[in-house]
Order: sequence, then C-alpha cells, then structure tokens
Amino acid sequence: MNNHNPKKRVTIADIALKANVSKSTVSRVINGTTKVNKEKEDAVLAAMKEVSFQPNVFAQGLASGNSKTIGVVTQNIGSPIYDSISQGVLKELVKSTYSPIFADGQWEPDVGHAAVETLLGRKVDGLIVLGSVLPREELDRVNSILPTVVVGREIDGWEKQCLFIDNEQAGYDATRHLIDLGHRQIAHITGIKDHQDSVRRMAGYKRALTESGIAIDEELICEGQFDGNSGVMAIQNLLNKSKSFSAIFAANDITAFGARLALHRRGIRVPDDISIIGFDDQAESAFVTPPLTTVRQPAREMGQAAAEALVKLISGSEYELPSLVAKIVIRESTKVRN
Amino acid sequence: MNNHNPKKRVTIADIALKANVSKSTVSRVINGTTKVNKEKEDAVLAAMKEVSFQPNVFAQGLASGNSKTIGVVTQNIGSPIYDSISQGVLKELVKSTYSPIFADGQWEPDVGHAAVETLLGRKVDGLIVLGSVLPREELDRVNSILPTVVVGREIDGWEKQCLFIDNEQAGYDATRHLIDLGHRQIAHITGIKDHQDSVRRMAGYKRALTESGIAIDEELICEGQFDGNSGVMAIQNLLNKSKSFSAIFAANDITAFGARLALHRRGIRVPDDISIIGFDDQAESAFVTPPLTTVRQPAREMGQAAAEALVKLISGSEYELPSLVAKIVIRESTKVRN
DNA sequence: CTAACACCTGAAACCGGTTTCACAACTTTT
DNA sequence: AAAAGTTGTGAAACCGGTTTCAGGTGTTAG
Repeated sequence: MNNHNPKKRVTIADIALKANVSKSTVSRVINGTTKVNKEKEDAVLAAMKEVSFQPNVFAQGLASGNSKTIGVVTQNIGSPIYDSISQGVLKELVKSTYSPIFADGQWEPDVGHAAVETLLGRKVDGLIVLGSVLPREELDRVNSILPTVVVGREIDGWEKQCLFIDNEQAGYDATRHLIDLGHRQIAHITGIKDHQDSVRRMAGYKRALTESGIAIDEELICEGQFDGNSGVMAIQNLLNKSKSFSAIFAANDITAFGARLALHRRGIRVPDDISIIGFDDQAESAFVTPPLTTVRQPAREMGQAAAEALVKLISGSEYELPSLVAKIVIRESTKVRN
Repeated sequence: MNNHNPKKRVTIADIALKANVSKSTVSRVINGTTKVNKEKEDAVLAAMKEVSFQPNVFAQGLASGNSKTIGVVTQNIGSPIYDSISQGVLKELVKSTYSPIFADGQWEPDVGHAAVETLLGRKVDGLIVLGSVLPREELDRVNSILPTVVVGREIDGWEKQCLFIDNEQAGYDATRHLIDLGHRQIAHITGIKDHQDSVRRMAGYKRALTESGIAIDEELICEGQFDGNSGVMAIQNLLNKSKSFSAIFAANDITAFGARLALHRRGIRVPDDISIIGFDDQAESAFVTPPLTTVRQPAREMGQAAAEALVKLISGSEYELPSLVAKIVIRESTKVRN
C-alpha cells in the first residue's frame, strides 16, 4: 500500500525543450536575472504553467549557494508570547519567498547551540533568534556568518538587529498603574531569576516605587518561574509572612492566574481586597474571572517586524526596526484601593 | 559592519585529499553504505574531525533525493492543543536525523494546499498533517507521493497513518461525568461547525444523554467557535432563552472560560449553581477559578507518536501507532447537582 | 558604410555530494 | 594450478539548477 513513487520531476531541461530555448534562458526567466525576449519569456512561462513546474530547491541551493529558508531559534515552543512572535514571523514570511525552519533552544545554552548548528547545517540564509540564553559571543559568531535578528533580547552593539520592548518601562508602567490606584504595598512575583525580562521588569517595579517615595520591601518580592504554580506558591509565602499588601504585579499572566487562584482559596477577593496585574495579555486573560489587567506585548508585531527586517537585511536593502512599546490593558483585576 | 562571509566550505574532495582516498570512499564512510578498509576509514574520520567537516545538505539532497527534513502542516499556530502536538513532534524529531519544517494551513483549504505545496517544493521526506481541512483526495494524492501521517483527524482507509483520540467517546465521557453528578439539563457549546472534532464531541454528548434517557433539547446546544467569545455569547443566548440548565459541556477550554465569565457577570456561581466541563486541559485550566474540570488530550504524546511513526514509515521499518485516549481531569468547576 | 556598442542567448563549466561500473587484489572452489 | 567468487576502491556519470563566457544580432555612432 505504501507505494510512494515520487513521480519523476520535470526539470528545467524539459521546460527548455518545450519552450524551444536553452536551460540558461529558463533559469533567467525564473530568476529574472537578465532580460529575456518577451516571446521566449512567454513561451517559458507557458511551459512552466502547463506542467506546474517547481524548481528543485536542492539544485538551486547548491548552485546559487542560498537556501531561501530562514532559521528560527525558539525557546520552549508553547509559551504564549514566543508562540505569538513565531506566528508573526510566519505571517510575514509567507509574503516572501522564504520559508522558516524552526529549532528549539529550550532556554538551555547547550540545546540552543545545537539548534543553531542544525540551522547552519541546513544552510539557512538568515536567522531569527527568539529570546535565548546563548552567550553573546556565540551570537556574534553566528552574526558574522549570516544575517541575524534577535527578538526579545537586548544586546549592546546590536541595536540595528535587536527587537525588544522596554521591559523596564513596562514594569514601571504596570507598577505605576497600581500606585495610581492608591496602592502602596505592592508585591511582585518575578519571572525566572537572571532572566533578562525578569530583571528588567523588576527594575521597573522598583523604580516606580522609589519614584513615588515608597520604600522597597524585599519581603514583598517573590521569585517565580513564569508558570502557574509559582503564582500560588508566591501567594502562600507572602501570606505566611503575614505581610500586608493590597496589590500584586506578576511577571506574566499565567503567574497572575496562579496568584489569583491562591487568593481565591483563602477567600481573598480580587480586585476588592487585592488588585493584580499580569504581563503578556495572552488570549485567556480577557476571559478569566475577573478579566485580568495586564501589559500587552505586541508579540505578533514583533515577529512580523523581525521577519521583515531580516528579509531586507539578507537582500542588503535598507530597513528599520520599528520601536514597539508594551501598553497596559486595563480590565477588572485591578481597582482603587479601598 | 554586516560583513557576512560564509567561509568557503570544506568539501568532500578536500577530505579525500587529506586522507589520500577518493571522494567515493569519503562518501562511503559518511553514509556507511559500503564496507571500507579500517585504516582508510580512520584516516577519513580523522580528516573530517580535524576540520569539523559538515557535508553540504544541498549536494546531499540533490544527489540522494532525500532531504532529511520532514514537513509539518499546522493549523493556526498558537492554538494550545496543536502547539502541544507540535512540541511533541519536535521533541521526538531531535532524536532522529530529521529536522522539521513548518507550514501553516490556518484551517483554510486553500492555505493548506499552499502549505503542502511549499513543503513538497522543499522536498521533505515525509509529512505530518495536524488536523487540517484538506479534502481527502488531496491527502490521498500527497500520500501517494510521500509518507504521510495525519494527527487529530480520522480518515477512512488511513488507519495505519492516522492518529487521533476518540472524540465521540471523549464527548460522551465528559457528558457522562455531568450526568453522574446528577445533572439532567446539560447545555453544550459546540466547536466550529462542521469541524470533525466538534461534530464528534457533540455526537458523544447526545449519545450520553440519550443513553441516560434524557431527551435532547436542541435549544440547549449553542454553536461556538472554539474561542473565548463564543463562550460568553453562548451563555447570553442560553440565558435569554430562559431555558434552565445546571451544567455545561464546552467544546474546549477557552470556550469554557468565556462561559464561566459570562455566568460570573450574571452572578451565577460555578460550580454551585452551574457546573462546567471543558476540553483540552490547556496549561491555564488548572489555575483559573475555579480550576476547570476538563478532558485531557494527550497532545504531546500524539505528536511524539506521530513523529516516531513517520520516521519509521520513511525508513520502511515496522511501526505501530499507539491508541491514545483522552481522559477526564476532575477539578473544581463541576459538582453534584443540588 | 563600417566601427563600436549594447543586448540576448546558448554551450559548457560548476556547485558538492551519491552511485554505478569496472577492475584489481585476494579468497575460495574444483 | 586454473576457474570462479569476494571485496574494496577509484573514475566518471549524474542530480538539476546557476553563472560565466563567447558569439550572434540589431543599433547607434563615426
């Protein structure tokens, strides 16, 4: 039953024959590298249409040296923001002649390194690195080999090839929102320790507090893991310390969900007793109870912009990375302190 | 600054020279296609190590006709279950020599067709199709060209190459759970109309009802879209009809979230007044309030199994698709009818 | 009217591997 | 000791495109 016979491909030579021209001319028509007589061009085009010719990518790659593929190094496929970024990349790439090929780095330097190697081995024409914990030197090395764009991570000297939102500012804005609502004792559940995003967001949190003359209380800062469980654990810790607080800034939405759940179990109401703000604005956030106030990262746009920039970078044309900002989406999990 | 110089590759000829053998022999060592004198083999190996030689995939692909890539046709990257399946595929594939390349079908036949064509153009060695609304004939055609495995969709005659859970049974189980809790008036918010999963789940719902001697009330069935909004809309409709019901079976989790939110807005408690069961068990479901009772699809396992099977299918070896079943995860959104 | 030039176009080389084929060097039969 | 069978190996063809290069045509300039 498994009789897979890859029907012998039509080659450029067949087309040439059909159109009464040489292989060279067919190639020229395909790539538009040189002007070709209109009639011949039409003949070639017609011949190609007729048999729905598709050039062999290997032959093309071998001969021309580029693959028309761009590699995407993801981190933990399945995390909401990175998924959205990937979607954006995909969406943009269908407009181009490039196809993406993915490799996951899992937030591990080793795995990430392997992912990059795989991609290099596949001779991608360019690389989009999402997040990643790869050492800077490795990125520099890769970038010296082929065009690279990094999304969601800030690297000195890579200004032209780095796309990220200002996490510090976003953390500031989130905290500020709570302060503006009258909260003074604001807890923070961080993301994964040492993670760039986490430290920036926390820095923003601290700046907002300081700026408003509120002393930073390290006891109100709980380390989380960007997952639901961290949220519930954090609340348990916080509550056990019997520290009082009226608002929480969680480093991402799912952590906020966990926190909200833990509060619920203790009979603490959100937002009446405690306000919560998350980060990411994932799809579910608008539908949980109460709908979560959060900070929206323009993830999809980031993916698109990165892809667009990379394509231009590869072709050598001018491009500009847009500066995207996160903005807070106010829903119902935060309210004026009573 | 963008000085990308793809350092001129070492080729098999260079290795041959270094090792004092012919290209043919080097190739043989690489692929192990023929026995080679131990000494020469070692020499070749040493030479390759020395310059960390990596064969050019294009040349390999062109000459051998296979690409060591497998294509994955996704639907709407970013939907929780399909993401999980993709993760499974990825996880399994890193163990093999194949790399995945993704193309999104967006649940549209046209887009799906284009996705498949792209993949075929890239000469993938095999195809994993997730869900998809591609007509059966197209799948048959593709399968006649190269090894294909379909995940999450049942196709007659494809038993050996189709991996899916029994959605009818799962729908039955979900509904049964509610019935066992004493509920008699059970509403159902469906998934996208005509979608295979949706109709199966609904069929299961109906069977459970019928089997328990409960008349099917079409008014209690609301069409949804597998998204959060459908959940809230459905509840509004249901409530406007002033039909009474004490439980809801939503076709997926995010729809359940929406429904729960809409109920919350009307002051209806979950699960005290109304029980809700979802479908998918996405990561967030355990952390919403109340944690959602749902049906868990072993998505990741499905992805892994599919990838494993495909690799074997490609190599022509024996394989077997495991039969995976969905099972219900009881949390706190359902309780005995009062 | 011829020299100079721009334009197209086909032949052939090339990209870097795999694979067929023939042959040399040993082994094993008879 | 000759015939037959194994093995291991290199030369060369091949995969299907792209690109260089040289030449043929048609134009414009001198």
